[in-house]
Amino acid sequence: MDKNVSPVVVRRMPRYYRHLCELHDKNIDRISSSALAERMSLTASQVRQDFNCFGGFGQQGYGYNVTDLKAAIAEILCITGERKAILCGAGNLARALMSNFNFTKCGVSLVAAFDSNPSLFDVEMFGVPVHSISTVEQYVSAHSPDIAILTLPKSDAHKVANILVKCGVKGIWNFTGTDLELDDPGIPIENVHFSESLMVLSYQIDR
Amino acid sequence: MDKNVSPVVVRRMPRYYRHLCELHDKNIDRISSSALAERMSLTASQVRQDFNCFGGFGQQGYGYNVTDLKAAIAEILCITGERKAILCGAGNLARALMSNFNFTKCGVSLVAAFDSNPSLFDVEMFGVPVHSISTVEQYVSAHSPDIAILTLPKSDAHKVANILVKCGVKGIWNFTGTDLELDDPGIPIENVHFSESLMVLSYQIDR
DNA sequence: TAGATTGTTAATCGATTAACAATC
DNA sequence: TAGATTGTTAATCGATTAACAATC
Repeated sequence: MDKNVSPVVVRRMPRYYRHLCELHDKNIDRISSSALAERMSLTASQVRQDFNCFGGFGQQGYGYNVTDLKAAIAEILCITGERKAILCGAGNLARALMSNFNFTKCGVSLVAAFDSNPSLFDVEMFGVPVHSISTVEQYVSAHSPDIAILTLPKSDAHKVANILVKCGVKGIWNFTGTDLELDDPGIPIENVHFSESLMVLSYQIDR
Repeated sequence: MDKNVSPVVVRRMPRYYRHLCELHDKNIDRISSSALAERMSLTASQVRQDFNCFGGFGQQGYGYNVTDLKAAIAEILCITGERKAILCGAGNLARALMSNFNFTKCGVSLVAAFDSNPSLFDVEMFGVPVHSISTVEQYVSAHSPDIAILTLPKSDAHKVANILVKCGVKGIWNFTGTDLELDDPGIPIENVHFSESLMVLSYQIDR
C-alpha cells in the first residue's frame, strides 16, 4: 500500500479531506462510503477502493469514523509535518496567496518571499519578510525550505527553478503558466495554469 | 465529432494550444504528431486520437500545419469569440488576475468587478471599473456577461453564484475553495482549488 | 441475532497504445 | 515513385462499477 497509488486517486484525497473537515465541523462523527460518495458525486465503490489503496480505515456494519479518517488522510498527505515554503516573486499573486490562502491548513508555513524590486527588500508583507531574489540561493542553502512557490514572470521561471532545485528544494508549486523542464526530473511540480482552466470553462459554455 | 468528447481530451486541448503558440512564435510552420507528443510528454497515438475527436487537421506524409491547427483549436475552445467576464470580489486575488493574467489570450474581456467594500466603489482598478456587489444582479441583467469569476469569501460563494446564474451568467470560474452546488446543474463550473493542488504536491514530496 | 456496511474480487467500461492501410 | 505520416481500427491497459462474502 501507499506506494504506486494512481494519480487520479491521489488527486481525490484532498477533496476527501476537505469534506471530512466539513463533516467534522458539523460534529458528524460517522459516515458510510455511500453517504460520502453521494456528497461528493462519486460512487460508494470508488470511495472504498480509494481508501483501501492506503489501508483499511473503516469498520464493517458501521462505516468510517470521521475524526480517524480525517487524521489518516492528513497523515497520507503530510499535512501534519510542518513544511517550510518560500515565495519567489512578491507581486500581486504572491500577495493574494499571503493574504487569503490558509497555508497552515495545508501543513505549510511561509518563511520568506523574494523579489527583484529593490523597493520591497527587507519589508514585511503580511508578516512574511521579503528579500532580494539574488540572495535566494544562499537562503535556500541555509534554511532548507521544502517547497518553492513560483509567482514570478515566465521568463525567469526556468532559471530560478533550477537554482532552487540545485540548492535542495523538494517540490515546486508553479504559477508561472509555463511547463517547467527541470534538470532534475525527480522533483515534483504542481502546476496551477490559470489559462488552461479558463479555456476549459470557455469550451464547456454552449455545449 | 465535437459532441461527447471525453473530459481528459478537453483538458489537453489548452495545452496543445499553448505549445502550438510557442511553435508559431518560433516560426515553425509544421509539426508531426510524434514531435508534438515528444515535446508534451504524450504519445503520437494520443495526439492523433485527440485531434481526430474534432476532425482531421493533418495531412498524410506531412504532419500538421502549425498555424492551421492553432486556429482550429482556438475555434474549438472558443478563444476567438470575444466573451465578457465580471469579477465578483475585488481583493488581492482579483487584483492579481487583473494585473498579471492575460484574459485577451483566452478570448475573454474583463468588463467589471464587484466588491462589498465601499471604498472601492466607482474606482478603476487596472482599467476595470469596480462597483458595489449589491448592484451585480442589475448589472448582469443589463450587460449579459458570459463568465463570472468568483474571488470572494467562501461564505458568500453560494448565494452570489446562484444570483448570477439566475441572471444569465453562462459559466463560473470558481476561486473560492469550495465546491459550488448551483440550483441550475447545467451551468459549467471550473474550480481552481489552491489547497488541493498544494496538498497533492505535499503528497508527492518524499515518495 | 439481524442489519448494515466494509474490504475485496470479478466484470465492465473507457482511455491509451500499437499496428497498418490509406495517401500525401 | 519512395518515404513519411496521417486517420482509424484492434489490442492492451487501467479505472470504475458491481457483487458478495466477511464481519462488526
